[in-house]
Amino acid sequence: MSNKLISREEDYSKWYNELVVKADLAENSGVRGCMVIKPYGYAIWEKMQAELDRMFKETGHENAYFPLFIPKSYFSKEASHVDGFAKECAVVTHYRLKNDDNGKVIVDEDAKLEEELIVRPTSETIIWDTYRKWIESYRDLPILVNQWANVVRWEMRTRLFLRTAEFLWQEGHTAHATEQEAIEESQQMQRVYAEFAENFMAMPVVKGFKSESERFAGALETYTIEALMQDGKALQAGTSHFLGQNFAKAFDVKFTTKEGKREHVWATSWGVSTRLMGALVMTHSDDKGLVLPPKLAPIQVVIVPIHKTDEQLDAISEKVGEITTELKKKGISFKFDHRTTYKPGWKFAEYELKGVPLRIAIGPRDLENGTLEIARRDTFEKKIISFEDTISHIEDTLEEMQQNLFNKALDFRDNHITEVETFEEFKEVLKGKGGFVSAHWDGTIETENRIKDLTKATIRCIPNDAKVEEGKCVFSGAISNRRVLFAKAY
RNA sequence: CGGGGUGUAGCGUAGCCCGGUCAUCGCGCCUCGUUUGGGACGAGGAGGUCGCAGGUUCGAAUCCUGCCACCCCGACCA
Repeated sequence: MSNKLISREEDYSKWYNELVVKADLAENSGVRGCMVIKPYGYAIWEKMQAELDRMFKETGHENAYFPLFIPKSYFSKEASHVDGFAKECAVVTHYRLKNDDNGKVIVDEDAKLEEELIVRPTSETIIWDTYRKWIESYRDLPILVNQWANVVRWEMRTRLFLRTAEFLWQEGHTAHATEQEAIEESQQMQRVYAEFAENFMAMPVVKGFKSESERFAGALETYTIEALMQDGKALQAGTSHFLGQNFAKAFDVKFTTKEGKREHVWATSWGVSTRLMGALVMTHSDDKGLVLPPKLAPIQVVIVPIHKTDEQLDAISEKVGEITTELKKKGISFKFDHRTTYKPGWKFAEYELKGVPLRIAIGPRDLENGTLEIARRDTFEKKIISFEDTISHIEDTLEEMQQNLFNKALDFRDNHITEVETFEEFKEVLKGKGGFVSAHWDGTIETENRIKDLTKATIRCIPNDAKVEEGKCVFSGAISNRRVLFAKAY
């Protein structure tokens, strides 16, 4: 089969163009690494949003919206948090422009802000400043709020989808009366993310938690879902943080307990971003273009008429009308591409590039035979189906494709988790087949950093389900009681 | 911000070393005709401040200087 996996990173970038384009915002501005999300790409994001939003609500969350601008002083309240973001913030210093003597537009120096505003890199600070006003009693808890928003991180280096200067995401911020409840919340959201990734995106993930050095700025524990891309690099696909009382203390958020005592609340935050779209591309796509799992495909079925004359097209359209009426009833999204400006072969290639799961071709020959041709994007298999069986075949095949894509990705992932005992093996695996390396680690930051310097691999996570077993650190030889996953990461 | 590289039509490029009918080719775009069950073919056509500014020269895409932008590699990161 020509359905070979993509093994080099460059191969992905050409498929990105179906979904987004780089935005050249302004000459000489140094602004780069923003993206324009095209309608087709945005449709995928909307599907992701809809499903995630449903899952959030099912677990008791509500949506809200907080300001884009955050006063600079808010950032000084939580020390480790500002450390984590200080170097990548866009800062608003003025609020007005004017024309200079030559008619050029310049910043009006008289309109300097008393206190600079930060374009949010994440909203913990402004949200916690707000929560202080919302929380007085244990009766006000928990607060389970999510925000759909854009954030800006002025990265030194950007990469389409994976690290753009501006990106869309959701950030959940919850407040709880007890430590236990907050921990359970952050773990629950990790499960929600994993379920979404696996059931919806057909992308298998490892659930785990981060080592101290990879932890979110200000978190006590960072839970993560880690996916493996086809080129053998790992991608952090979503994180959920247990923040302890750090933000409550920084923003002085206290509540009165049943017993009448004043205590700081416990916090979590969690988020996934448009990076997931990159993950989608890098998990499933092949040499012919995108491959979208049916549940996320904006168009699940494309119908291409094959005809010479207008009369033939009319006859085909009539039959197609019957089919699409049924598809509508079933909630299956479709597109009947009857443009005469493109030829069938061109359309076939085009929709393969776009990753449309199923393609129906129907021509005069089919009308005579009472059949049509259905081709699936994942296996390139083509079948001749009778009109009567069409709808049920589509339903079954879409379901099967969703499962098949997941299984294929899972096989790949499982074949790319390699247990090693020595550092020689460790380096060899990273150099050769890539993927996750499962190895013992002595738990020290020094070892972690040394390994990173020598191999560029980082600890992706300590899997939730890591078995307790006696072992020796692959680098230092010190005693270790469980394996962790290393990988080169995006 | 350090180290390397590149800038020629919407996209991808040749030419640069050795200045002079060199502005090349492919894709795409437009027109007409034949085509239409896997990205059609033929004929014709449109489209370029050769990144920008200086300099050398009779003459610069080509040589020199400065600037700008972008890409790759590092530090930072979802």
